[in-house]
Amino acid sequence: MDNIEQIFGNFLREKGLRHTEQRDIILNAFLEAEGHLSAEDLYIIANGKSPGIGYATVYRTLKLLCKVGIAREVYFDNGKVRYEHKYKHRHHDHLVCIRCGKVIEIFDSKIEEAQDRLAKKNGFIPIKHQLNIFGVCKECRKKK
Amino acid sequence: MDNIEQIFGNFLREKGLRHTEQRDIILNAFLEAEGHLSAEDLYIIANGKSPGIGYATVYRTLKLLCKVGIAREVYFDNGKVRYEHKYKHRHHDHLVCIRCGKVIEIFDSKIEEAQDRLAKKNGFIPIKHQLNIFGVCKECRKKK
DNA sequence: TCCATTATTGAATATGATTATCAATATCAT
DNA sequence: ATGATATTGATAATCATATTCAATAATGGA
Repeated sequence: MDNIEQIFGNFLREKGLRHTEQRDIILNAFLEAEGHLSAEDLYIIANGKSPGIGYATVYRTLKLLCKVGIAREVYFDNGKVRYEHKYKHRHHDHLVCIRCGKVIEIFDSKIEEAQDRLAKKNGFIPIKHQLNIFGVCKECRKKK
Repeated sequence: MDNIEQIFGNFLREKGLRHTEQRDIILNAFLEAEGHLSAEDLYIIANGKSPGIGYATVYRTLKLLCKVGIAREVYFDNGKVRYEHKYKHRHHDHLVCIRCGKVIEIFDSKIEEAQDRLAKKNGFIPIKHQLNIFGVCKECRKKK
């Protein structure tokens, strides 16, 4: 129950879905790549490993991974969805460099608590949130 | 210097752009509508006031409004950009109801400070951020 | 005021990301 | 193995947004 491939396999079986080679390849490509990939990024990796894999399959599999809780969608500033690891990956926020695009994950329990408090104060049941801080990273700050 | 129409007019003159009826109509539609509109929302309003106004003009004008600082882009969860008032409108975050789509603006200086602190701790110069909290609002909680 | 210059418009077309269609193929329970 | 049916990949369809371009309108100057 702690192996992601197994979790995915169980999920497929339970739902009456099929365990295909493509799904495995895409899952592994996703797991190996740390970071915040777009569907295109994943397509390039997966298609590199197994030419023939198409965009459609990548998109479809990405949806499944979100459904099982292995991946999560993230919306940054450019109207393009990115996917990050969710399984055994605590919730976190993002620092995004507007120069080089680097993404750093951050977590601060004070912010988390304050958010819950604010939501409740306004009568909301908080379900999830996304905090992205945009700025210039240390390296880019040095250059010019 | 405190009238938005004037600010927009000055901006156009300075940039050598022209003050057209369409731009006025779209600006006014935007100003009258409180809330967080999509380009489509604005198109419907503007085109209602002056049939003939097309999507292209709405998109182009919205870009100008962002450039002058009258409007600001907001990215929620659905891959669609929304625009909110920026002029004399302090920075704030959002509570978004996942049932009815209602958006409430919130502000909490503790969260703001904590964010700046976090960014700096990681070597970032913070420039802007977006915090969206998704949940179920009071009204939707009651229904069913 | 009329003119000439040139920014702007709207319609149509293009783009980029994502989704749906569908015939051929692969998986899985029997 | 076999049959039922989920899945695949290619392609076409969508959706939001951007671009092109000929016709039109706004501006500054005569």
